[in-house]
Amino acid sequence: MALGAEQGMAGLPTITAVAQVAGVSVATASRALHGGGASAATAERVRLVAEQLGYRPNAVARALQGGTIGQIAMIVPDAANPVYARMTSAVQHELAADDRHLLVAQAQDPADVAAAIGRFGPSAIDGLIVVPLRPEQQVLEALDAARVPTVVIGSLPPTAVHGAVGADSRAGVQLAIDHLVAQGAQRIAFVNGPVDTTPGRMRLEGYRLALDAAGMDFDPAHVVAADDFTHAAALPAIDALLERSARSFDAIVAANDLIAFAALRVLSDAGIAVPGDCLVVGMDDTELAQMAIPSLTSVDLGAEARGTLAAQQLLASLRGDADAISHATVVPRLVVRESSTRRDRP
Amino acid sequence: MALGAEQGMAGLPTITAVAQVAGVSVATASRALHGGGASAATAERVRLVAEQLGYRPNAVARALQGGTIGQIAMIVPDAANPVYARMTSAVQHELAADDRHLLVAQAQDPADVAAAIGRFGPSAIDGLIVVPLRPEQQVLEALDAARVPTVVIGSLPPTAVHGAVGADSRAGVQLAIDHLVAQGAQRIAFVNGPVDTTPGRMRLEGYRLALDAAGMDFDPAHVVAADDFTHAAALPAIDALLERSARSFDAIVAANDLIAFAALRVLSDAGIAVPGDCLVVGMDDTELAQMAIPSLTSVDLGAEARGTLAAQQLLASLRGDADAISHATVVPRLVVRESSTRRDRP
DNA sequence: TTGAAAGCGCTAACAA
DNA sequence: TTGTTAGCGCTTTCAA
Repeated sequence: MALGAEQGMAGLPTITAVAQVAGVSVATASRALHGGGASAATAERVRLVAEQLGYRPNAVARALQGGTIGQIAMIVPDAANPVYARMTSAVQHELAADDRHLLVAQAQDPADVAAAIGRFGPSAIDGLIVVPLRPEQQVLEALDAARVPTVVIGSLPPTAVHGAVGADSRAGVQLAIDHLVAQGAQRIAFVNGPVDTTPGRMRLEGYRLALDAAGMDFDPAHVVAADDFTHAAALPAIDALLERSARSFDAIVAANDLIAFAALRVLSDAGIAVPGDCLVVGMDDTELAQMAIPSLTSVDLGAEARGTLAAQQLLASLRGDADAISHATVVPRLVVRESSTRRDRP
Repeated sequence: MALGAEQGMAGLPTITAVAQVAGVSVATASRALHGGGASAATAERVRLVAEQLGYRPNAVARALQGGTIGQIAMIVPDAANPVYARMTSAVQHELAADDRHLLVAQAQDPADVAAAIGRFGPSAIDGLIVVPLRPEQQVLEALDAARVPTVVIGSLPPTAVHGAVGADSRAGVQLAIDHLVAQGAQRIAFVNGPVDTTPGRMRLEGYRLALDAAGMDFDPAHVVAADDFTHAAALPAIDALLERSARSFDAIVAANDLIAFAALRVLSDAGIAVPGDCLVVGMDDTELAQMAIPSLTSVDLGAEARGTLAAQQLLASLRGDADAISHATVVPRLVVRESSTRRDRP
């Protein structure tokens, strides 16, 4: 059994091996396996041999031949961050349904993001989803150079040819503030993340607009920005806020849930009760929000929806739907929980 | 300029285009780009042309030729879960340092895990990291069939030829209980996840052993298992525990942090103070643990370390280090915080 | 319906 | 140092 030996020797069985064993040409084998025009009899025989041999088509060879590899790459600032983890998970689900694989990379700084994009040579991926914290020129150029359909989760200059799925965080802050006002808040402080990021800029804008709309004055002493959108970075910022403002606020809007938790901690340590003495609203509505005590009111910016939409847009564009690429926005939704609800005190 | 037109037409510039423009053979071009033996002059010229043309080597073609594609796949139960997100992040970092890409897939049920493994045809990946909740026969078979170096995060039958990096969750529970005993706990309840999972089984075992070691009786009324390792699934389980045990415990060990948060919630709703009336210890030491109020004492089972180790083991084995594949165990570490520390009441 | 052959882009023998 | 050639595994013309 020379043939058997040949395939058993090294590596995986190739279509050539299958063809040989089945006694047909590789072309016929390919057609039989692929569904093309082959007599029912041969098709069946080839399929059987393939199964016996444990043949699996070589994805790389097929990709080289066909020009498409069935992989999408996604670049997030931090895969461990619950928000991005959820986005990633949503994207993966969507891709899996289309039988594609997801490559995940992490990069924060524009230079690193650009490098990460570049690291995927063209032909290694069919498409790209990028979540840039700071979509600077550098990043946009790398996106163009990538030469694959791309969707950005976040904002993009209106002139950009790539797809985009954004959260309307301005409206999100608005929701939070309207709610707090309705709850009777008089002076609403804002704990932001870095202002040189898109989310940071948008949320600050939303804060000013919403205050304006509510007829409240903007007081610089009531605004503080953490160096990062993290719990650790927010703690000192909130300490500073407390000191600087002489505690003259009765509500806090935090730029995300992690920062909101930092607020809960600092307030708790300072003996300020939530929601009794101060209301708190976060953003992103991570799973943590409902698990906290008090549970955290939070604005759902649709992390999951953004991931799903981005994936769908990309897939549609890959299928050749020219209109698929667009600039979409997900509508935020306020989820009210304990941290912003004044309890009755019977 | 026929050549220019040729490359500009369709698709990306190939090495053939570079070679033509530079006036050398493709072999020479390849060598010049690749570092092989080419005269400094030609090398420089070719490199220049490549740059001008924006040439990027086709990863797929290279993979087909070389047999290795520079990609590792990782299958986790749930990418959105903070523990797995951290593991994934750690793995990604390790791989990036070795200039490899990470494919992420999600699957919980053994059948789905097996299918997910199979979906990566061989040659599509160089290696595989799997985090199976239930490492049943089906999964092990799929692992064997994958025909690539594999490391399992979790436990594996000692006979398995794959690498494994496990957490010693038995010892982890031991740590928790020893600590609680030292804090004066008399009756320690245990809220587990599903017992038909590896973690569930191990943790229950650890609980019994630790009680034994501490000279405490095992009371079935003090043990309850949630249907899943989630907050939502744990809430009713803990309700049941409270009822069934008539609150006759003064400490709770939870099988993970999510379950611990559920405990905090249920206790809080029942008017039982933590740590005043009841101590609570979680497991996994997720970021949430330090953010909670009270902050949660938790056993760090080394999610990040397991990810890093698994990646390192896999990379070493890919580099041809035959001894790389082993069954390793990460030592758990107790992180004491407020939820288990009786405060002095001055 | 089938087979022979070309070619996807690249690297690596082997010659020159 | 360079060029020629073969071949990785597959799909797809083009003939038969």
